[in-house]
Amino acid sequence: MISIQQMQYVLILSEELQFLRASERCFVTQPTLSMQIKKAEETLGHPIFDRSTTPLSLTAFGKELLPILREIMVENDRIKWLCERQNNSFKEEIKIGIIPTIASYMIPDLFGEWKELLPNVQLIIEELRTEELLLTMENKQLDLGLLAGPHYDPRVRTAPLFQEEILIYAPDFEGETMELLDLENRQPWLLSKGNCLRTQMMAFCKLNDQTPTEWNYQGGNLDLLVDMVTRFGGYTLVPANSHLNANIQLKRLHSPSGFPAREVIGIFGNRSLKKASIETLLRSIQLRYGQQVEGLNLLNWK
Amino acid sequence: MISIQQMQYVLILSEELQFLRASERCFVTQPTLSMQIKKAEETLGHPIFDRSTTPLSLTAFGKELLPILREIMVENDRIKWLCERQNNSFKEEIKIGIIPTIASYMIPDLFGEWKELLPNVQLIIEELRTEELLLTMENKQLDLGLLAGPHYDPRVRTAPLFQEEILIYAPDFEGETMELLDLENRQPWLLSKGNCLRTQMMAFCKLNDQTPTEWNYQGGNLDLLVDMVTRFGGYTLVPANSHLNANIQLKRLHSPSGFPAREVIGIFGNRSLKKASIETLLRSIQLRYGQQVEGLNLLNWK
DNA sequence: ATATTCGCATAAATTTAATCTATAGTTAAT
DNA sequence: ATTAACTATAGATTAAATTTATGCGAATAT
Repeated sequence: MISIQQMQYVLILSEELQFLRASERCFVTQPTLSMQIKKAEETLGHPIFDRSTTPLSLTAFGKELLPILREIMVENDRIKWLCERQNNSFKEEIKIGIIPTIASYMIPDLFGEWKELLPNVQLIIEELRTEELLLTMENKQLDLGLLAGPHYDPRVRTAPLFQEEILIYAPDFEGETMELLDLENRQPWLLSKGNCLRTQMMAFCKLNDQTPTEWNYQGGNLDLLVDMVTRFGGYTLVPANSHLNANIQLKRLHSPSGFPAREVIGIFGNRSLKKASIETLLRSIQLRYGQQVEGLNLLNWK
Repeated sequence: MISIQQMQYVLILSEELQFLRASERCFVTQPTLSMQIKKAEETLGHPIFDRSTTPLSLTAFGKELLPILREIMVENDRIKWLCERQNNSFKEEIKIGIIPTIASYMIPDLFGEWKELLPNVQLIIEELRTEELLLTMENKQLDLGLLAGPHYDPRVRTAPLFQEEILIYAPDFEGETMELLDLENRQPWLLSKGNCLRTQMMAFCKLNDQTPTEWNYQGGNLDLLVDMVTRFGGYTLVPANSHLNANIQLKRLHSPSGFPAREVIGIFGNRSLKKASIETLLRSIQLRYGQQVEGLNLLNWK
């Protein structure tokens, strides 16, 4: 089998496409590189480079081989990274971005468990609204983003985590389950702009930005909104997992296509060195909230 | 940096937990194994095994290291696999399971492109309804499953692909957009049991298995249902991407929480040797259907 | 207590592999 | 033809992996 060193040589030569330049980057002489490339090709049984062209080019086989070699190098880097962390007793840092309406219950619920699962990891958690979160993610400032789906971006890996019913807080209403009609003559209380819950709330209530609401207060957190509803009536939407005062009575909203729900997803770089820790976190979230509820109705929740 | 050979030694020793037995499996003598393990540990700067216990055990560092080594071995196997394929001019086989309501349009749309993207791959495509698909997937009989989400299973990797609006075929109805009320006094035509579209259709129509429908025919494919609707009236639900006769007029269904839609996902084993080809297929699907449509309402679509 | 056995480590010799210096072969441009 | 730019090959050198033989320590048996 071919050695890691040879793999590195192949990778560097595939970038430089010239033996001399590549050999310098490998810190060996040109004949060494030639020999090792040749040996690698002999071991594998197929040429990796086509030397008949100028400059050098990859064979079809070489093109298929490269992504695998890169993957091995990423894993190899993870080993180095692991050693350094151990050495300097450096804590691995994982930066997590979470939208507020998830963070408000998930952090209290799971932070303790996360610290137990990953005692050597420094968790840096930041509340970000969806748009900011995606932006921060793109700038590689985050290792993991937790938000409401759907989200289609082939550049990041998306892990569906669980679905969460959206309940209504409307103390005025008498019954157990509300219909959509029951909301029409009530006053909605909205989260401030940028919260994805707000967007969906507005779709629900058939509002738009122009529609002036009687009370034009837009709360930054759910507790506040719930408080306002308690005092002044109306209603607000609350994710099922939220921690609220125990004597707050939430009601299900029955729509013809099921109970409204959102899907919570995790996004992270496919090549992240911190993959292992990230997957531990995601699994812990799935286990905590992942009980499938029947009859939910996933909304487009941006 | 530590060699692949050393990694293999570490892995085998971690399984056997005894130098002599492990060295036999490595086809080297015991001192060789001892030396190489020691050298690996020196290179990395930390012990991998705790020799003070009987039998041998892994250190905390070793426990973190192992998954990385396994990943490298998987990639290493992929190299061998690639070489053999090249040798025997063996075509790589990818077994794909697709639910019928997706297959009916996706295969005609994309099969040609897939063959172009992966000329050396033998695609084996099978129509399976969701339940059968998941079962076949679990038995490792499939490399890739394409179905409607949501699906939460930490054992497989889930890739969200696109969301697809569900339209109504109801030629009796006059307007452009239908409301839920408009469906109430019309006759629904259902797919046969096991199709996930059927389940959601029934939720929509507020039917249950007991509710006898006037016409108790349950079609196995959408074309047939559409045909029946044309002849006998009533309505049926149709995924937006379906290929139907051009003069079939489909209508949107407006519900308070948005237009009904389903999310199409791909599931596959995280460690599949065919990962590269599978990712090519998934990307091609995302590109073809992945235009985000606003205001969709993702349904729980099992 | 003292052999005996089991399991791992160490030492020295041997084999194998990687690298270097020096040089020769190829191709394309002048 | 000559040169310049690259790549391949040869032979010597150095480094690394492996083997055989042996030593050390702890548990077990006599």
